[in-house]
Amino acid sequence: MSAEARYRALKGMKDVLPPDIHLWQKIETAFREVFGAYGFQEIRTPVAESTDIFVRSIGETTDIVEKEMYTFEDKAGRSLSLRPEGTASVVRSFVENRLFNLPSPQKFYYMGPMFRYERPQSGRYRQFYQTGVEAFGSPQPEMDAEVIAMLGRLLGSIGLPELVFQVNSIGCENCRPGYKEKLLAFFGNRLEGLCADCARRYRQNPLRILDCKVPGCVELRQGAPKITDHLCADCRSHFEGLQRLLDLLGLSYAVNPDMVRGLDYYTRTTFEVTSGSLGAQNAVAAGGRYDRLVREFGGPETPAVGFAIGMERIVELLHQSAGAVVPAPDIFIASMGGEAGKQSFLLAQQIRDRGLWAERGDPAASLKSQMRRADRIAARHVFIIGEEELRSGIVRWKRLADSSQGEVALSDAAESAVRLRGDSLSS
RNA sequence: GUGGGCGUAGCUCAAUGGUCAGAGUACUGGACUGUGGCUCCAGGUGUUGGGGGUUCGAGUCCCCUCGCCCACCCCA
Repeated sequence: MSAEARYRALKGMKDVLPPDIHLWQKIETAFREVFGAYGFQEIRTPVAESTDIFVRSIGETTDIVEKEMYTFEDKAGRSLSLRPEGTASVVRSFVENRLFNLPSPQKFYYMGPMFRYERPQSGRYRQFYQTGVEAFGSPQPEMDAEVIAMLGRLLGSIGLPELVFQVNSIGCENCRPGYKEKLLAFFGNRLEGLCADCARRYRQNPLRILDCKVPGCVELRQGAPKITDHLCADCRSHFEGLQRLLDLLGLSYAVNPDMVRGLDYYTRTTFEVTSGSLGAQNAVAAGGRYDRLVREFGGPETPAVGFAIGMERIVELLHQSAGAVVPAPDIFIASMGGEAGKQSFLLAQQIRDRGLWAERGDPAASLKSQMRRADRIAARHVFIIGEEELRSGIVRWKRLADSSQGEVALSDAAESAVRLRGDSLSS
């Protein structure tokens, strides 16, 4: 690379530049509107927390905590970590600020960067952005359904309707241990057939064997006990209730008993949205219920459910379906000579005072090159000020789309700019 | 952490081990002395990612290194 590129962004971290940034802003605006309709309010928490907050919530033996966190000591020797996900911080804040004293349920959303020290690949970054929600206080399946429905609305609001929703229930502290036993028993006498990774999973997190991609393991797990057949009565009725509500809303989804979550804190409902056109990292959004986490953080027994959307991944999907809308100036002012340049400078200010986007050409450059530049940046209209115009106190205008031209008084040019834009918007 | 692919102009890419590393595009100017797009003409740009080695000679072959990409793992 050239000599100027001595300083680079860190591995797995990217600049978001125009025109991409317009896509991001469009998504964020659409999302905020949907959040408003569902009564979710924004919450902003710090990007760093005490390390133990993440260890406690995500789970000591998860990959995230064991090897993917950006952990460091501050100058006082405290162990801090950059947040690898959003839920832990929001739960910490919920408890610390005693938000459980406010009317229940309390519903929050956040948008912001997360950090995981992983090997980057398509759709996976070390700093990545998540938009997530957390709804506290309701144990009812209605809240699960509401949150899932909102996720569908969010994705639909930006033109991504045709995605696959999968739901599952992974039970609770009453029924999951028993199921785990059955699973261990099932794979216990099939250990030789499992891949090396699954042999490890057998000891660390046997549920993970269920979504291994190795053909031999896929084969071998046929007939393995399904979590959905081993739920306790409460979990089963919750899960069935959720499905009835999703049906009521007309949402299409698939029950996938093999869908497992990577974080320890989930209970009962889990769900995931995937896309077929994203490569290996195909999860667009994922979430679930976590009824014990608030209690573990020292708050009162408070059921909760939430999800997070991977922003880079939906940006990628939107990229595939449509190009970004690049904003363009309303008026480009071309001028020739010193006095005309001065008038163009003043006129640009007057136009901007009216809320329009005005750009100026270089008065020392030829009109031709100024016109070319106006065309390149897709300006809708060009104002031309030269010697002739100054003498007669006028400004020529030209609409680039159809080459129509006219002239207006210099003193009225700023107001004319407003009218011209109105005309081109309505036509 | 493991495996594979790729690094040549701002961008997209050429160049059987052999002169001075090229083309398109973009940019600037001109043809059109004050009017964009289309066409034509002219102009500049490179530590061939970096370092070492083989060779009379390396963008090309070998080794090391850095970076990017993809996959595994894991996950949004």
